[in-house]
Amino acid sequence: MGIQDRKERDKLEMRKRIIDAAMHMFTKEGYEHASIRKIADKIEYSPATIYLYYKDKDELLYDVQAECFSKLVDIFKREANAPHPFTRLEQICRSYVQFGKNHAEMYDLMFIMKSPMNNVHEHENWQNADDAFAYLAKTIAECMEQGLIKYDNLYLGALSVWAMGHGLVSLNIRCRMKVMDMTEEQTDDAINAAIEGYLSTIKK
Amino acid sequence: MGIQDRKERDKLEMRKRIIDAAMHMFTKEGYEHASIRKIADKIEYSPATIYLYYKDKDELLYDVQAECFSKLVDIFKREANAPHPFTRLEQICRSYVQFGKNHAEMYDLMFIMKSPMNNVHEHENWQNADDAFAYLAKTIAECMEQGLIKYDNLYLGALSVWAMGHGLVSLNIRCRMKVMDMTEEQTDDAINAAIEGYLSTIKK
DNA sequence: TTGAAAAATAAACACTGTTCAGTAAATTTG
DNA sequence: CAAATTTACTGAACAGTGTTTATTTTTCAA
Repeated sequence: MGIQDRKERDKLEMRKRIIDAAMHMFTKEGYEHASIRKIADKIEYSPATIYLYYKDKDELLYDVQAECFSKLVDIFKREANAPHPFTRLEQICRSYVQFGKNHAEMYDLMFIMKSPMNNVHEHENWQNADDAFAYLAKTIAECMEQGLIKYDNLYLGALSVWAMGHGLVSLNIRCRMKVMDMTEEQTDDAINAAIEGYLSTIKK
Repeated sequence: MGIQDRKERDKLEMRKRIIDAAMHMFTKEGYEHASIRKIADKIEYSPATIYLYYKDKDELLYDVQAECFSKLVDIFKREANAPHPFTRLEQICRSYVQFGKNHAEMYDLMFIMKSPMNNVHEHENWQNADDAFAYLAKTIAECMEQGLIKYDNLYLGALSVWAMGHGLVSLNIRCRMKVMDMTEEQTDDAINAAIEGYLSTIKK
C-alpha cells in the first residue's frame, strides 16, 4: 500500500521537524528555553502533538543527541584523518576540545546532561555515541599495534584519553575552573597545554 | 545589644536548618526531589520563608555545596596525609574517585551541576572549592620541588590531575561509560586502572 | 456519503521557583 | 502598661514546566 508508505514517511518527517526545532532552540537559546511548549510553538503544533511522536522529553532529547553526535563524527572525519595514527589521535583530541568550546550546548547534551540517558535502559547500549567512540578506539588500536603509545589495553587507553579530554572540557563548561584565578584566555591556554602535555606523556 | 546578637544567631541557625534539610533531601532522595517546597515542609515553614534567608535556590545550593566541600577536605585530611608527596598525590586521587562513587549526589552538586555556580559572579572567585584545590595544589607543588613528577607548571599539573579524575568520575556518574559494553564491576575496575595508569605515566 | 480510524488539540493535573499583599509576633516607644 | 512600629512569617497567586485525557477535527476506505 502506497498510503501506508506515505504515512510512514509523514511520521518520520514530523519527527524530523520536531528534532530540528528542538535542536535550533537548544543551540540558539540554551536548554532552559527548549521547552516542549516552545518547540511546539516553533513547528506550529500543540504541545500534546509532540507526545504522539515521542513518549517523553527524554526520548526526544535522545534523538537530538544523535544529531549532535553525527556532527561530531563529521568533524572527526574532516579534521582528524592523518594517516599516521598518533598524529590522528592528536587531531581527534584537538577537535574534541574545540567542539566543546564552539558548541557548549551540544556538548552538554552529549556528555554532561542527565536527561537523554534515561532513554538508555539498564543493560542496553548507548548507540548514539558508538561511531564517535569507535573512531577514537580504532585510532588508539592502530597506535598500539605500531607501538606508538604506552597503553597496552584498548579500552583503558580510549577511556583515559577520553576522560582527560572530557575532564578539561566539562570543568570549563561548568565554570569549575574559576577555582584557579585565570582569565578566560589563560584558561583556554591551560586546557590546550594540558591536552598537549598529556599526549606527550603517553607517547612512546 | 544582646538582642541584636541573638537575632544574628537566630538568622544563622535558621540558615543552618535550611541547609541541613536541603542537604538531607539532596543526598537521600536526589536533586529532583529537593524542591523549595519540600525543604520548607521538612523544616515546618512556608516556602516563602526560605526567601527571607536566601535570595534564590542557587544561593541556597551554593551553601549546601560549601558543606559538601568541607566533607571532601575532611576526607583528604584523613585519607591523604602520607608524608611522601607522591604517595599523598596517589591517596588524593583515590579518595577523590571514591568520594565520587560513594556520594554521587554531592559530587554532582560540587563539580557537575550548573545551578550553584550562578552564584559565583563574573570575575569573582569560587571560594567553596578553595581549600580542596589548595590541598591538591600543595601536594603537586611538593612533588615538583622534589622532582617526583613530570610537570613543571603548578597550575598545569593540578589541572591535569584534576581533569583526569573528574573526567573518569563524571563520565561514570552521568552514565556515559555505557558506550563501552562493560559490567558495573568492569567499569569500576577500568576507572581505577585509568587513575593508576595515569599516575604512573606522570611519575618521574 | 457515511462511518470508522487516525491525527491534532484544548484543557486540565501536578509540579516547579518566585513574588507580594496581608497577617501574626516581637520589640520599641510614648 | 498600651500603642505604634518594626520584624517574621505565610497564603495565595503568577508564570512557567512536563504530561495526560477527553474531545474535536481530519483522513480515507467502503
